[in-house]
Amino acid sequence: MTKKNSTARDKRRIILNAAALVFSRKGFHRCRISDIASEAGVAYGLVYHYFDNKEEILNTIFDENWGLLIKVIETVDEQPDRDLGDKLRIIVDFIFDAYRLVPDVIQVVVMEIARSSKFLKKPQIDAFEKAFRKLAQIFAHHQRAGELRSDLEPKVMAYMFFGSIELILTGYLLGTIEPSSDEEQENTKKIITNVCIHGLRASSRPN
Amino acid sequence: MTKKNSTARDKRRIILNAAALVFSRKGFHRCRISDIASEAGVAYGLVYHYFDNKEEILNTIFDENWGLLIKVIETVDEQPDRDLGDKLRIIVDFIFDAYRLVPDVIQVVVMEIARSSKFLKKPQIDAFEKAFRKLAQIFAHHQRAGELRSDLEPKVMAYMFFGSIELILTGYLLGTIEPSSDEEQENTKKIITNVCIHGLRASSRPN
Amino acid sequence: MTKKNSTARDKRRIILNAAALVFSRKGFHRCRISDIASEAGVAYGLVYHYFDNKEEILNTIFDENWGLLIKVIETVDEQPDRDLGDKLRIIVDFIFDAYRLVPDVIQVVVMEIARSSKFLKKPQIDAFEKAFRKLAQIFAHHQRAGELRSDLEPKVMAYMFFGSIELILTGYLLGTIEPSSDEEQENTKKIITNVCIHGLRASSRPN
Amino acid sequence: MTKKNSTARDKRRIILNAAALVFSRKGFHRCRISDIASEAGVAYGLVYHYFDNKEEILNTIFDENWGLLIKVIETVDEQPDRDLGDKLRIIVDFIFDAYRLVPDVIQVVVMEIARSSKFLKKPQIDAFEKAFRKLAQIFAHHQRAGELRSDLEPKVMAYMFFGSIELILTGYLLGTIEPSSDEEQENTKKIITNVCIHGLRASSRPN
DNA sequence: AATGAATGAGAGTTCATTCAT
DNA sequence: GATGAATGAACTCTCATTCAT
Repeated sequence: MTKKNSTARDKRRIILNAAALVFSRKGFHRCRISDIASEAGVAYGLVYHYFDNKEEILNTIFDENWGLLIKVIETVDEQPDRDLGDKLRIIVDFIFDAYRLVPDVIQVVVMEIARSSKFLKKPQIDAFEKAFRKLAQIFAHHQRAGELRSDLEPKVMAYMFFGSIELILTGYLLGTIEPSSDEEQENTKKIITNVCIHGLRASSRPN
Repeated sequence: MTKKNSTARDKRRIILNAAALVFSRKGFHRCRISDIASEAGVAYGLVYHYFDNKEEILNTIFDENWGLLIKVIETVDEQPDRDLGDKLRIIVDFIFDAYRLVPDVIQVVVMEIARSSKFLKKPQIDAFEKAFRKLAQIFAHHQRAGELRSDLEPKVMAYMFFGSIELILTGYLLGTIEPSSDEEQENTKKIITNVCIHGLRASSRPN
Repeated sequence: MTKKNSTARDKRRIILNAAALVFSRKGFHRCRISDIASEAGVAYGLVYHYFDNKEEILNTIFDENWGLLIKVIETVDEQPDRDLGDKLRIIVDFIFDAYRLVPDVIQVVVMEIARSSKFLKKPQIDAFEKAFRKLAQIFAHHQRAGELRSDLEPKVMAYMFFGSIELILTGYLLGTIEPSSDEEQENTKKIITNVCIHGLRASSRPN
Repeated sequence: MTKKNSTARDKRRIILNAAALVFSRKGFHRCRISDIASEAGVAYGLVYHYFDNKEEILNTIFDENWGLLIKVIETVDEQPDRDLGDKLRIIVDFIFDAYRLVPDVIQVVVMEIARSSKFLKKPQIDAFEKAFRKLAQIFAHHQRAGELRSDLEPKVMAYMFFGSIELILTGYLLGTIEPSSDEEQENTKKIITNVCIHGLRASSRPN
């Protein structure tokens, strides 16, 4: 009976995974329900058994994954005494690891949704916003502590930080930045965080 | 230069402007040729007189405007002795000014094209790439001069720099960052450049 | 007659009643098997356990109820010596009482089936016809007896008689004729019969 | 130029006629847009060029033709001094003539719309009602004049009158009443009117 | 150049029906 | 008997694109 139950859930999951894959390959608008179905190896109609329509699939992918990001940011935000560098590293780590694990999902979330965020439905817009609000809270905390420059709104900092990461991922996705080796990438994550805090200039600074 | 000729050019321009507007309002995929035509105040057959198809319109918008960006970057790149901060400021200025002048065009270029760069046609991909290559050249130059950290590829620097700007624009477009006053914005441009070079941390540093 | 058997019959009945209800509410074509199932409170696979397909449900409703009408008409027809007014009254009574009892069933029979009688399957067409044939027989009998005008075919009389009743019911169903009180309705039944025989004109005539 | 204009109108007309035909043949729900298109000899999409959707086509057919009926009833109603028999004859004539001319249109109006009036959109419900209201006005007038029985609401009279006619037409449509010769039919129209006023019984009465 | 009627492939969605459990 | 997941044909509606005028 657990089997039964899990089968139903599995099918939903399978469809969701297939959707992320084909969305990432062809883009949301360019791909048909039948693409998802055949990628998932299920009948056309079953997709509609589990989802109301194409957009709901996209939203589900977004909700699930963006939700994880929000959770990470929240967790970090709840540890006020931690070092800023550590905090950002945790977030960068999460995003890069997710990218390494499920690049297609990340692509869909980043390219298809963030991109058309203007056209999202209310719940998704709110979720989208929430991540940035929470991220800004972290920056605000360290700004008040005098660690961060005071001439820039925390929210703008959040956008810059996330924008940097996002476009690097885009570079990876497009293949215009060749994916470095695992150790190198590990290093890159450290550097990115460092760049955000200390800038691009050469200088003596802590690692 | 006859009246007629200029009318033809005008019509093309009108259609292009209308397209940028409706693309920015509804998104490329969600808008129909007839939306463009009626926004331009012409019969929709005429759109096909000037453009082969819908995508060509989008590409034209991209080519024209991304071309300007490339030109600015190239110009900057051709002045090796200039201060890095100045160089970046020129680029940031160009982008922000363009946004203030024609936000819809910038939105289309950034959201509809740059973000879905994976699905572009070859010439557009090349143009897209070129901007980053040129930008990377600038960073490489100053890296060789010892002004920039040596632990990060210039190309990644370019992506981070551009990503920061792009997501701030996205914030403006979404209305999640309220557009500051003109003088404030003037200031913001200065700060962004400074952040890229010196980082987010509080410290004594030149402006 | 075991418990189980009766349960089975009950389920069938429940589904049939539910079907009549949803057919009457949304119309046959506009309602789905799942509407019937959920109205009946059963899984929709079960509907297929008792009926071959959607149309069979409709046909069953028709057969059951139209069959009753035929039986009433036949019974009346088998009492040749009875007064014509009495005969028609019995038929009118039956129809109006049925409507009061199960308006949804009557609506389905009248609106969904009579209406699309052209597209019925053979057995239903035959049944449909049979009622009119029998009704015509009654009129023919009294026409031969000199009680009814000889310038109109009995069958046409049957159609006029039944059409009058049907459209009054339609008026009730649509709410454009407000449902009178029970005694009033009792009276209406008498009047309708009388109108059919004696016409709409004012005149001295038996009740 | 008149030619051009008329072509567009013609196409719309052609589609409308084709629709009436296929609706009458297969029933509204059973027929596809492509049936209409191929019957009309036009491309699929052109149907949508002239009509928003399938239902609008049906509504247009109804509006046009039911509108004519309303006009006839109104005209009759505006001649209070005319004989009741004459008035009803005019209406009956109109309906029967329409049936002879365009039986498919009449079938669609009567079977697909009048009968499913419960599911109509507001404007159509109103139009449907209007005919009966006007018809009832005529009966009310003659009832007040003492010519019609006072024990029946004029509106119910209207429903009976129209119901009689409608079911005769249905009989014709179904082929269960064979269509009489033209002269016979001419006679039938007279008789129907007479039956409504004087009833089915045999008696000395004016023609 | 300009118009907008005409075309038809394509895609989303529905839902009757089947079937494994 | 009972369930509801699974199937896929069918159909509506959209809209880029063509073309006659």
